[in-house]
Amino acid sequence: MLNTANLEASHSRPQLMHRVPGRETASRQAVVQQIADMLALLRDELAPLRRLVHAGDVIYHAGDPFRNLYVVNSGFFKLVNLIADGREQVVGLKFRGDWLGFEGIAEGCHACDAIAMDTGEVWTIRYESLIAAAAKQPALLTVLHQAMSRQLSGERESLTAVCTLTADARVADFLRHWAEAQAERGLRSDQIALRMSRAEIGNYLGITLESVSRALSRLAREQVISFVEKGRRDVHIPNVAALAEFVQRSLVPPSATLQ
Amino acid sequence: MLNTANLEASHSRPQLMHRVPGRETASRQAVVQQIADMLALLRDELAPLRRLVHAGDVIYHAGDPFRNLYVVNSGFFKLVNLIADGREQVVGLKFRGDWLGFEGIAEGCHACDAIAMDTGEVWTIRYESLIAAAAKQPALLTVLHQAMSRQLSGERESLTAVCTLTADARVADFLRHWAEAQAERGLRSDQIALRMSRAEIGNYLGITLESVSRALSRLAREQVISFVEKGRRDVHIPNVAALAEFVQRSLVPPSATLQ
DNA sequence: CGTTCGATTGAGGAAGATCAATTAATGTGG
DNA sequence: CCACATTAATTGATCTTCCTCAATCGAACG
Repeated sequence: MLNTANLEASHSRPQLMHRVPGRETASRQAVVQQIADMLALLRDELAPLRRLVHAGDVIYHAGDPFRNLYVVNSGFFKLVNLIADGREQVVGLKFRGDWLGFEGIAEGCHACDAIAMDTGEVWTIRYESLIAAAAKQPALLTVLHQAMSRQLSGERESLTAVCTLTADARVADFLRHWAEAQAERGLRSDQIALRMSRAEIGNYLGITLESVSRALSRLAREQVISFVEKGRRDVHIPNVAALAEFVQRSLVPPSATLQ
Repeated sequence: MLNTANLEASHSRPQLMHRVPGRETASRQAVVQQIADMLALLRDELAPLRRLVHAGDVIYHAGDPFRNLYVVNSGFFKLVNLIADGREQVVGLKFRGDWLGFEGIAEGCHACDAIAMDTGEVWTIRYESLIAAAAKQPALLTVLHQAMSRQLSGERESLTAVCTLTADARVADFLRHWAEAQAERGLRSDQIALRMSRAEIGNYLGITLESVSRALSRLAREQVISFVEKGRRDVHIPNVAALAEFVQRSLVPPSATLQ
């Protein structure tokens, strides 16, 4: 099993956010709107270059000089960290409304590859122009900082997941996140087209492709997911909450079920 | 062993940055200066509230409304992510020049605890004031964005380490990072006072406290580190490069040593 | 000086990596 | 459109790593 994060037993605290189903839907609509508003703002204030991309297209490479940030309008993208010694790691997946390229600001060159995983559209935003425009339109700064902040939180959640969840739970959590991401963007969350190989998913989650495959098979066997038609790329998720339950179940080392 | 990040064998590329020892020292001095300049800028432009803290002091809690950012002047701090279901995860360690609180910007409240691990000083910076002051002094915006960017990169490196390194290598890499962090801040890098329990280190690295202990014992046995005096809290690092070598060695699954 | 907490070390077991074989999907040229 | 070649996914068997449990040791503190 995993290390169960027992820093201090006394440190535990009641749950932070107690989500009410109704509110969830409400806030989700708000998020959809928020993304649309942000994109409208960027379009109006900066008239960014719009670029159509296809699976495999490179937005930028590690080592490229930093000049632009990019915002996803449609499609989805992976960020791949490259370490000098040959290790490579998918460190993020980005959807509509997400920004690409923040890592480049500090060092003046990009630290990872950004690659399209599907047909889509990215907007190119010159960093200098953005800062200049923000002087007159402070809302630009707000959306920029929110996006950076959100990305930081997301990265930390990933780290927490990798450190505290079993392989099965990670896969379940991954699917849950993906479904949530789609819902927050106004897309259907009951069905997702992964368009990633098992190897890529495994790399992202820090497990092998075989473990991903086994986890998916187990989830299907337990009716938490099912595969759409022939081919096991598209996943049907009848009930997102069931995925969260599965994660919880994998978390508790049997027993403690009653009591 | 771990999953060895073989997304595509053909994808491998020659090492990105080829560090020359001389330049390393030069750029390190530059980093020291950079941090000092940033702190001077913040002091001059914002006259931040300076707060002395001791081990255990809380800078902010998860759930607290977001209003301020904090900059570490001295000491060091941990960031602890709290998940509703009881999992908790050390997601970052912050030293002089690092900022705390970025995660709060997006949602309007902090998403983790920030806790002092030693005596030190943090500067409180009201986010609103910072943005206002940045209108007249653009350098403030630059340092803010660089700090956020750097933090994002760091988070991704952590994720990569957790996903690709063995338990022993993670501990070695952790020590190496710490030593580097001290060097970049003008402190001695041949000796580090952890002031973290094995449990905390393990939590941060996604392994158990026993694995941390065993890894440290192994590193000591192989002369890569040694313990200072009685007590195994302070670690002596005769040669930082040896730590990097140890990480590399753990990376390659035997064989391939020659050829 | 005993108590307590943290660290170390050992033994056993479980999760997951590795190796290998099979099957399914995809692509290619005839 | 089909036979073949190629690549991705699944599943099983084995082995390694690391987690779990437990005992011991050391340091710190009242």
